[in-house]
Amino acid sequence: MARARLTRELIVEAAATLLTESTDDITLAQLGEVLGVDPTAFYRHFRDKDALMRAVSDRILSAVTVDLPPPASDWRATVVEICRRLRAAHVGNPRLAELVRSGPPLNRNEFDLTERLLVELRAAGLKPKAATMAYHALIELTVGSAAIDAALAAEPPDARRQTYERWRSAYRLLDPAEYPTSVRLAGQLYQGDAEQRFQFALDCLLDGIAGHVPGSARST
Amino acid sequence: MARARLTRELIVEAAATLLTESTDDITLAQLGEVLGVDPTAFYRHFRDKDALMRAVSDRILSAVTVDLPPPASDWRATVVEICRRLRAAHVGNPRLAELVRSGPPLNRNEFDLTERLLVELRAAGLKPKAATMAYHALIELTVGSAAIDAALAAEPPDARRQTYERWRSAYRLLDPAEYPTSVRLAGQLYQGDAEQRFQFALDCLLDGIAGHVPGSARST
DNA sequence: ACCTGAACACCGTTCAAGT
DNA sequence: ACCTGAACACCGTTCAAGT
Repeated sequence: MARARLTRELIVEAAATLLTESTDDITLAQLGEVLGVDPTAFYRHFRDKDALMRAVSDRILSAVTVDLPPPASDWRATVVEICRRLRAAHVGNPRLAELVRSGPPLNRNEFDLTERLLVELRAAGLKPKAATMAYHALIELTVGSAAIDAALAAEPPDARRQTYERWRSAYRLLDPAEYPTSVRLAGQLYQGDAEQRFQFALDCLLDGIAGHVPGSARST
Repeated sequence: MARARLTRELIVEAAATLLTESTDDITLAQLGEVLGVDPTAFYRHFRDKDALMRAVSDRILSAVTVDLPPPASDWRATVVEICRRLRAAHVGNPRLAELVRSGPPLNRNEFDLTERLLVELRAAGLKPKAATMAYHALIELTVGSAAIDAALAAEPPDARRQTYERWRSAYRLLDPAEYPTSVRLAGQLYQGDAEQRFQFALDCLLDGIAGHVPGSARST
């Protein structure tokens, strides 16, 4: 109805909105409807759906590196903050992780994010080789964790709690003779929310990474 | 041609083969062709495609827990071995991680895997709460890492090396004024293969987890 | 009891025709 | 220069009809 001129900008914005509103894949038909335009009009602005999705991913990653504390003030806190934001961006957009899988987006915001992580890891005292290995480790945990948790995160909180409870009872109801430890620890599985579990994992990983700083207690 | 009676077993086997042979999604038409049967015949044996995929995932996870060293002999080595196998299973079957995202498979082999990991983490000296948190951390890193690396792992080794080199030069060619650290460390990014990078991440994570054992140097 | 084949609703994408 | 609308190839799934 309120037809405006179709631009890449408008398409990306509409796609990003659709993406956050649902777990499902975006459809070009949906996109056309939202924009009040023929479903195929979009081919005048993007090569194909994949190109659109990459543009959307750039837009979503733009939130990750804004307004961070000054470089090297507290490397660990900054790394945690970046990873939290990166995870949130992916969790809020379930379909995004699929794109990252096929390779780094190699766009503006992704370069900013990489630079900043590498700066902090170097500031922590890691040597070049260890810094890049730590960078990869952080990305794999963060993006991987988001990919796993995204589907459930899209559901409302109590549906989520119900699902966790369902999974817990699946373990609780196993044969105690065959699965004694699972049965005993069933109540502890999937405790808290996925974000807290990620924080624990990230803390452990950073403890281990800190051990690679020359002169640290654990370094070889 | 060599028509045999169609069974769930035969369908799952054919699907697993197709899945390992390609990065693409399986098609019911493909499946019908391989089995020498009408594409829709499969609905006599499975509710829908999703049910088939879950059965396939069980089959693939069956390799993870076979022939492990006896419980609690060397918890860290056993955990590493389980995670390596779990990652390999997922990396070899790119479409699998998508299923795990929507929830744990809750089938035989997945229960075995969970039980074994929890047993080892308890044997390491972790308290129940810490053991389950560590379990989640290990799964998120392992499965997440596999999801990220799977697409590229499907390509032949030299294509993979070329891709890594292309990514490295993307960083190398950035503006050194804006991205000094990325440019300087570009040559170190994506070094070795994905498996080695995963091993580094897993080692760091396990270092951090070991710090949660009561009485360890790092425990609070 | 199991399989076939036509049919359906829904994808992404192409392309000639409109303005 | 940009959009429309018909068309195409391809999905998963249903269902009446065959054996």
